[in-house]
Amino acid sequence: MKDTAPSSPEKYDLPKAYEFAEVEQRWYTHWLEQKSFSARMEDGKPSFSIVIPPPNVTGVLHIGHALNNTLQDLLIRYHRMKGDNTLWVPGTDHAGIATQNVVERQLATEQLTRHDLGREKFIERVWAWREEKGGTIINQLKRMGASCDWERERFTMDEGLSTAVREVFVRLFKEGLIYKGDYIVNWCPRCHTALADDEVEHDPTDGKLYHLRYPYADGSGSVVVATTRPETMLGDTAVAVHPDDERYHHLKTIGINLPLTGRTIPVVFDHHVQREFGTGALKVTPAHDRDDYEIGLRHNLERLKVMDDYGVMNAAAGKYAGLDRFACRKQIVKDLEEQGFLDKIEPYQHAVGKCYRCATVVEPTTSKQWFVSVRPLADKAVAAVEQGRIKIYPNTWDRTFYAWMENIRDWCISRQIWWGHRIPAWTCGACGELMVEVNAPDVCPSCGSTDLHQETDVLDTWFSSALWPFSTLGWPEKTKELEFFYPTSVLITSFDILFFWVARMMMMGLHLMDEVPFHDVYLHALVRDKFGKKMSKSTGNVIDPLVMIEQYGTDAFRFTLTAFAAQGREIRMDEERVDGYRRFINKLWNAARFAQMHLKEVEPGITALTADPKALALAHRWILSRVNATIVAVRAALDGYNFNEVASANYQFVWHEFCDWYLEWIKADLFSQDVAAQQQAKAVLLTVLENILKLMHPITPFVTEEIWGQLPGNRSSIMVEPFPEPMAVWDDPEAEAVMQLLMGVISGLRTIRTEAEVHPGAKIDATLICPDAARRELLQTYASGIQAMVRANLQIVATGIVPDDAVHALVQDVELVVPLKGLIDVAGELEKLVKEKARLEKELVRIAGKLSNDKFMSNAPEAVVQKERDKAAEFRAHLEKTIESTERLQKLR
RNA sequence: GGGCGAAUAGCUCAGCUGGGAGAGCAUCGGCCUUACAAGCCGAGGGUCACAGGUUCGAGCCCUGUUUCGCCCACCA
Repeated sequence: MKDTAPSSPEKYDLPKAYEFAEVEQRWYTHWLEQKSFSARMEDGKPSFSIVIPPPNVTGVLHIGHALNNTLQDLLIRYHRMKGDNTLWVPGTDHAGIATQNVVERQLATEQLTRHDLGREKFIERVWAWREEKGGTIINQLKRMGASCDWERERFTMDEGLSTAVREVFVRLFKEGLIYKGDYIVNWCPRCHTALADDEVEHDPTDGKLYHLRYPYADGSGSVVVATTRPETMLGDTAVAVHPDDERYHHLKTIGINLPLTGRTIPVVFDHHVQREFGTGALKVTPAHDRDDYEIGLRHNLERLKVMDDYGVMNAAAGKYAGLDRFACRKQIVKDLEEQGFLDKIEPYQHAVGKCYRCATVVEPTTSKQWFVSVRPLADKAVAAVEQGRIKIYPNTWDRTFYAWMENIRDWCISRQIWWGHRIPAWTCGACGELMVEVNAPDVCPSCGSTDLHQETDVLDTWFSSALWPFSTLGWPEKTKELEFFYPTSVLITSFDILFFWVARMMMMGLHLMDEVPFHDVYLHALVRDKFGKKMSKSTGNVIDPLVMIEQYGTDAFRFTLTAFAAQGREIRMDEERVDGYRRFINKLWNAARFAQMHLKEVEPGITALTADPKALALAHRWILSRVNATIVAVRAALDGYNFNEVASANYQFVWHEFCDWYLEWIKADLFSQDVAAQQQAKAVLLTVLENILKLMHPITPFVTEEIWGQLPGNRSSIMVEPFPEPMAVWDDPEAEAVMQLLMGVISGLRTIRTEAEVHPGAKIDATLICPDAARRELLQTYASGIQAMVRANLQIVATGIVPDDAVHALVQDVELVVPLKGLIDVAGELEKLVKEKARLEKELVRIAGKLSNDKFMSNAPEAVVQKERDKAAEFRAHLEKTIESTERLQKLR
């Protein structure tokens, strides 16, 4: 690579390239020291609050967190600048099973299990782990620039939050909304705990369908039943058939001899059975299958558990006791085959439930568990969404939400693990009395015994996270924070936890606070790799946010995430885009560097732009009008959660209007001897740059803060600057129209130059033919501006004849004529003219059709009709010139 | 089996209440021109998946089809 010419060092205080690593570190430390993120509570101001979706304390920042927190920070910084009472509550989730697994793995390296330690010591060990490693993700969020109020960081196992959990449990229990019962649950034999329905993932799995032959008890025949899990036959307590299935009516009084067990089981008649499936007969294992459990309830069947909590066959399995369930399956199949009870085995694909934490095949089994009756709570949540008290963005999720809430089942909230909120229920050892209290009771209120035993189960982690929006604000105390910040403004999260978490927060908030937990829910997409694949460690396509930050800078990474965050689509992360936005950040940096060179010895008072904007020079009027349009667009996009538009509005304005046109245009003034013009340019330049920095600050906090500090004047942090308000006085359609003409002329002349391969250093002679006197005068006025942007000697005339050897173009009503003897690619030009002519003719036919259509004329709004007329006129003029040019060029052939 | 979403330039995607098809990247050509070669200037590139319909007018609304993706669901 060629060395670039060194720039004159005395002119620049800023390095040529933006050095993000040092800047980010320095400013984040500064913000923390200044407590810039602390919430304020001032009466009379609007409140804006967000509670962070608490990452698992075991978590390591992944790209989903990065997206999630960038969007939250964007809104938080925006509202903070707007002057709202702004609070962003950070924190982590104790993540029961996940954390317990992590610590158990650690113990395993010491050849220990949690049982070796005992419950108390184990929990101490988890806390110790949390002290040591639990801050990882929090520190990573800080690298992202997150402006959370860190002094309010919470943990779901905090004392305060634990109190809230117990309080809620007791209230719901006393209202009859929490109950304990022996029901079928999803059991993870590895995690050794019950799981909620939505903690089970169903993978399509290639398995086998075993057809088992069960003989009738009277020896008169047999029935074939099909199962994917033959080992459960040991727990069969019936065979079920459809009540209308005449094939089996005679079995009503006979019964079935269950192979391998010597037991005789009844035949029951149940509508659940599909007559068409297999033989229409279904083996019923009420203790190990959810459907069979229901059938068992209806027919009062015995529930025979044949496995223990580890998935090992128990005493009820007879000679199979002690075998693992999968080993048992093999043995059973072998034995059935030997004894002639195996009819056939077919390959079969079916959904197998697996633990979402450890992917172990879940065993449905009956067990004593605690449940929440969710129906009444769910109804409130549905009503809140239906009534618009909670708005979901994008609203395509409404229907899915309703469907899920319709079918919701009671929520199993007890878990047989150690790490978590222990259920606040005690049983009296003497009389069996059940006590559910916030604080541990001393004596049994029924018999006075002190032999009380607390429930060993802990609560589902989602139980405590369901309370997060109010528990973090101090509930059940009546705090100032609750008063100011509840309901929170918006919840930003990924759609995959809409039901795990969002719905449950709605239920709990509405029930306990009698108020929605948040007004809006913004569900962002899942981040995938650039091929649309889910990122996973095993695939090796994971993009690590910290690597992005180190390579491209936090601002560039944040800008990328923002630009990708369009509503309602998966996000395909492409590293090249990050690099692209790094260039954009650098572009901004250099624009600021250029500005700073002119502003460093700026006169006092120059920062205040008090003059009538319409009295300014054209380019200034134009850029201020564009600034205003950008302010309006950015604010609308932020208010509507159209994050990608926040990014693109800034990108387009900064690069393609401010840098490409404005900075180039005002260079003449900045280097001019005309002090008034120079001062005006400096003042407007500063104003525009300030607005850009403020508009971009929510997305790119570091670079904007760094540049802000370099601008003239005594400046505190940009974080506390007011966010730009729309400036109606800057709106200037007239200036925009004139600039559009001038930019068109400049681009047109540049195109002519390039296509004729005129050397960049050479000047061309150009004649601008403009019949309209007023517009001619405009062109005359800004001729020097045009000439500064394109090397050309301009002549502006009312009429003229285009010489044969000239290149010709039309910009609005201005003809550009450039004589270029011998430089014209005649064939190429003609080809383009043919294409252009065809296009114009096609358009004209289309418009003529419309304008001669009575229905169009009577139905279309006047503005649309007028627009069509204007277009027709413009196209006709273009077509005329195109034909002229064609004829002229043909002479040159 | 239900539900949802997607299909627009070579790639990744915008396109909001229907009114002359856009961006970034990539490609091609030219340039170190006093912020930036991490840059500047210019160019090419589209049957908006397909088939119907509504409308004066459809990328956008309706119906159907195809192909992909996701979620939910008890068919053993």
